[in-house]
Amino acid sequence: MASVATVNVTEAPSYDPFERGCPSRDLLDRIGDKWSILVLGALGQHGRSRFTDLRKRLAGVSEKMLTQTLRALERDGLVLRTVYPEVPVRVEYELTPLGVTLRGPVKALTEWSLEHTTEVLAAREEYDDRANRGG
Amino acid sequence: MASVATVNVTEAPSYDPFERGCPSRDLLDRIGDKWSILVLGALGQHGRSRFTDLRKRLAGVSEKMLTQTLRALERDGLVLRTVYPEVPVRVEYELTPLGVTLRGPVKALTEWSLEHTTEVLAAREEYDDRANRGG
DNA sequence: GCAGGTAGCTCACTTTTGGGAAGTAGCTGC
DNA sequence: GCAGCTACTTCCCAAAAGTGAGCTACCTGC
Repeated sequence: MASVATVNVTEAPSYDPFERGCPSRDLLDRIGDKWSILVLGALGQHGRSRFTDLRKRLAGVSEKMLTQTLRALERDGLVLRTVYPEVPVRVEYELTPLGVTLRGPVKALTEWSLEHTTEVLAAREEYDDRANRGG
Repeated sequence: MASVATVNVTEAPSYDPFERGCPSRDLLDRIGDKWSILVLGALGQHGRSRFTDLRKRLAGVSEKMLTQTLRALERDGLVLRTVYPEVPVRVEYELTPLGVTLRGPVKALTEWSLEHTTEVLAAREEYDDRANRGG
């Protein structure tokens, strides 16, 4: 096996998130993750940041989750991790050029949820009301 | 009903997804959900669809997950569910006007993942390689 | 009177996820 | 020579999510 004779990577192979097992679906799932979106958002807004700063900014995230999320984003080439071997070690995270291309979509999603939270909350109340009175 | 005396919905209260327990964070999480994004995408592309059509289109989704996702989206006012009490009952789902406003953000995210899957896959390989050779 | 077709719901079970606490490493200042 | 700092990593356990099969309801056609 292996013997990949003619590799042509100029055009992306046709991925389809609606197909099971498609890597684009995995990717979509990964970046749609709760903490990933917030990390991406925070790094998009504030630029390079240290671990503890991110931790403070994403109120409620556990160390474990933050590390895990950052690792995954680094592995996916979206976040660059730089270690400064100083006295107490310093680590900084920032978006890679690829990560920067995600800023737009993530911002759009975040802003949408900000703008429409009220409406959604109202819709939920109405739905629950209707359910309760047996509508 | 409900005697809503002075409702002023012009300005949204200040929500912040970076705060724990903020409804906008919940909402972000909800719409960032794997199946939610795909359902929203499918309904955005094809318009009103029946349950079984959606099931076929979202390859690999289980009935339970699809029902659950559709219910959540309906509750949030993003999807409209219409039941036609015909011979074998027919149910159709479509985006509400609020759901339509989400089309843009969801499309942006989906297209981003389509366009950048190759790069991310490459980044992953590189990362894993480096890890394996103890980089 | 029973299979067939739609759109679910329910239940038992497995897998995954996430929290919290404790441990690690390397140097520093007292 | 030991606490203290940062940035993790590891472990255990509880909770949540997801799977698959079987059940419901209603009418139809044979």
